Amino acid sequence: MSEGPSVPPADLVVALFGPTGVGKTAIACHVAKELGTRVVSCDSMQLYRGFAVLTNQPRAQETLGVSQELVGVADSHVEWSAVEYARRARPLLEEDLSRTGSAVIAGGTGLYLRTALAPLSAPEPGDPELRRFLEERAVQEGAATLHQELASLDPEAADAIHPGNTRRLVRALEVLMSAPERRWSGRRDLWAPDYYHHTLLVGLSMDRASLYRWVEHRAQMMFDGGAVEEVRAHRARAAASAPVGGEGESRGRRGVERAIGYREIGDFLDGEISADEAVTRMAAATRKYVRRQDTWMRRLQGAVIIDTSDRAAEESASLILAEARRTRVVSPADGKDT
RNA sequence: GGCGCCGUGGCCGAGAGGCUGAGGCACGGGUCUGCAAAACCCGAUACACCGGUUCGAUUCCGGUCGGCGCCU
Repeated sequence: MSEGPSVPPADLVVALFGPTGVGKTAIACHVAKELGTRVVSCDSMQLYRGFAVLTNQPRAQETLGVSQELVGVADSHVEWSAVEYARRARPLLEEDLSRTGSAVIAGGTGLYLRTALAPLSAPEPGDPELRRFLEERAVQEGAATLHQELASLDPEAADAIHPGNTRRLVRALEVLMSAPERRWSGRRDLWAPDYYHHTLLVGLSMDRASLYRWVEHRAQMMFDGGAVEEVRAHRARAAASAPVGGEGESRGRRGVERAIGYREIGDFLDGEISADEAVTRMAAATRKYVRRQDTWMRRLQGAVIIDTSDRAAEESASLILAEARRTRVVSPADGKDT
């Protein structure tokens, strides 16, 4: 635990990942406060303005005065992406590093975290019309046709993408068709432990039972605490800006409309399901989400896992800070100690 | 007390004498390269109990227990 005190501290990014409910926000704030820096949020839904409750954005009382970046900054009708997120997040992290020598990023969106911390070969999006065309074909001709087509362009890619996964098929074809010289397959850098900066990756975990208890509670709190109003307001805005009436449903859900609870609350507002049913479904969807996040966390290379089950936020934070101090004395060059 | 109906895995719910033991939800695992709180894939657990008929029963017959309905 105690290290040579005279070694100059190296710049360090502390990255916190974990399922909803483990207490990422509180812990991140403690860590950031201690390091004299701010928290860059890494959450694909908390990005959106006007959904503080639905997306469970950090409340003022829990931030300890630490400023939260990339929370509530996006218009709810704009659709973000991992790469877009990285474009915004990276400069913030760099600013913090050069100003304080540390940066803290925390959130539950695995892919976003990855793009913010490490280079990823993510091709530019293809022509939106091409995408629409492909999506339409998937409906008309079936995904199997697209899969066969992909197989002829890039067999390895076809092999890696399940024939039932229309979304990925469309994406792969979209890239290949707009830049035939490149391959979709062959990239192996998603999980590679290569980072832009010296990075301490922390995975926060908690036993499922506690997490699920919290999830249920949260669903009810959300529903009663204003999420219904947020959805109602957003729908009203969307309806007002829609070109023609009565066709809002056909364009599909995007951006914040994909947040857990948006659909359920919408169904409730339409009188299709009861309030209780809405809350039940929200909780179920959140539990699934927690499982997926756990899966992602298990894949993380070299992450330090901290179990927050029986720990106060301060305690978890100090464990992380201790780890950070330990890490710092190792130079970025040989920072691969696992 | 009598008559009728029912009893399928955590829940809902099909089904048939032996064949992959429908499906949905929930749960668990996994994939993941500009939509990721998304999209997709995979999985375990059953036929209330006891006898009988049969080459073979979860499916047919009898009884027990349990539930529901009706009747005296």
